[in-house]
Amino acid sequence: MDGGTGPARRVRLTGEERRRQIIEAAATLFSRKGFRGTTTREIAEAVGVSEAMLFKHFVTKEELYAAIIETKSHARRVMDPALAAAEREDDAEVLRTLAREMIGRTRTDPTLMRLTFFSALEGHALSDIMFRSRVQQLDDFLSGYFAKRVAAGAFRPVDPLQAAWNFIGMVAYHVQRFELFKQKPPEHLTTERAIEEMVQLFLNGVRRA
Amino acid sequence: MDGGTGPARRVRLTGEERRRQIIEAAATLFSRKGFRGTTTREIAEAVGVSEAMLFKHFVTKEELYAAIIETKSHARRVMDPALAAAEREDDAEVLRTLAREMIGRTRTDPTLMRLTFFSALEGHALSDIMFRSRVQQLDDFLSGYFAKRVAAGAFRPVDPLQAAWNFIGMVAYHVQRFELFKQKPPEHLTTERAIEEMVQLFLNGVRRA
DNA sequence: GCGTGGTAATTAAGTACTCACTTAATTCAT
DNA sequence: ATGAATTAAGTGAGTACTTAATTACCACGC
Repeated sequence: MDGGTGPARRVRLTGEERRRQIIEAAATLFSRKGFRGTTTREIAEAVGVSEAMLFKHFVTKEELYAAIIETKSHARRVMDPALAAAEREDDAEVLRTLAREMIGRTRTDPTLMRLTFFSALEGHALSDIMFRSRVQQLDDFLSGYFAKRVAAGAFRPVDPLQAAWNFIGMVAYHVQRFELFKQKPPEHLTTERAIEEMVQLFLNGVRRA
Repeated sequence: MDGGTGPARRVRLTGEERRRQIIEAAATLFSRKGFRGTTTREIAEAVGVSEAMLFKHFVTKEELYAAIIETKSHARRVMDPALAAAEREDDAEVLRTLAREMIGRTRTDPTLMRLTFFSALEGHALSDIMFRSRVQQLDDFLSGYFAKRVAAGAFRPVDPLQAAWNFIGMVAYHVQRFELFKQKPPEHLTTERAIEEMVQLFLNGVRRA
């Protein structure tokens, strides 16, 4: 009988459920307007409870923020889908998969990227917990893979870490232009085309002649 | 009998001078703590005047912000030092010079970069005035140069705009890691070394075999 | 040189409002 | 009926912005 799609009738949830709800709503708001730019009132309204509920679960707004970082830093690792290709040493596929994953994730949910930038800019100590747990894993994976390929003689003797940053930089900049600065690329530059250009540029740049 | 070296005796400045002072102080503060994170009180204190002075020159805090963007978007163009090398068609030197200029500027004064990110994140309409006036000039210059090199047969037939973004992306990511996320690179990766790796990777990737 | 009047720069002390956070009481599931 | 979830109604400390009065500067006539 319940309409189903309407906003949930105000019900009483368990502490755990409500807590998760608050974290989710706050993450979205912080990512849109920043920590300082979001009021506890707005968060409460988004959840559909009173402000007092927030402070039952988190003693300060700051602690709510920390809980968000905690939660988000446990998300699935961005390089996992590329592991199979890495096993086969299929360079192009490794890079392509990685780029697709980075771009796709940010496009379907820009929350994490925006939160990361906001906290870095606002100088939150927590920003580098996030940075370390997510970005450094990717650095390690890619630079490790490149080191192997250099050792195997497949790549020129580039610095593996710098090479990793170079590739990640291309992809990251693409994402930023699109999601942060809202710059639409010209029509002929589809996402797939852009990815292919990055991968080819990188591999030509790095492979032995 | 004036001490000479002390802070200027003049208590009272002309409107024009004071206005510039306020803009400068506000730019620094906004770039450090964001628009919403900076109070008019702090700005006034930084300048050493009362809050009422700010509102004499700018009717709202928002208008002060607009004045900053106005000012900053007139700064020297980032690609000017590379024009000479572009004239000689010295590809490596064009890219090297560009990268040095981007990194050097941001390192000596991160204000502009931070302001740009903050305003993009906070969704200020003004963010894209800044973006357009500064970043798009660079896009045009680099992609124009690459188009010429492709036409001359020196480069493979890559998409010139995507190629420009790829190079800018590498450099931008370097700057961001360093200035925004405070990640120190390992010792062997000096800035010059990093730049050289980017340039070589890019040119190998893009030149005809 | 020397007062002096006009004007622009400057401020002290507000105002109305919003913020993070609190308290004490109420509702509901079991 | 107990205890956890929940809220209405605060509180004091900021916040952007205002107002009315005060001060320093300087061109001008003497």
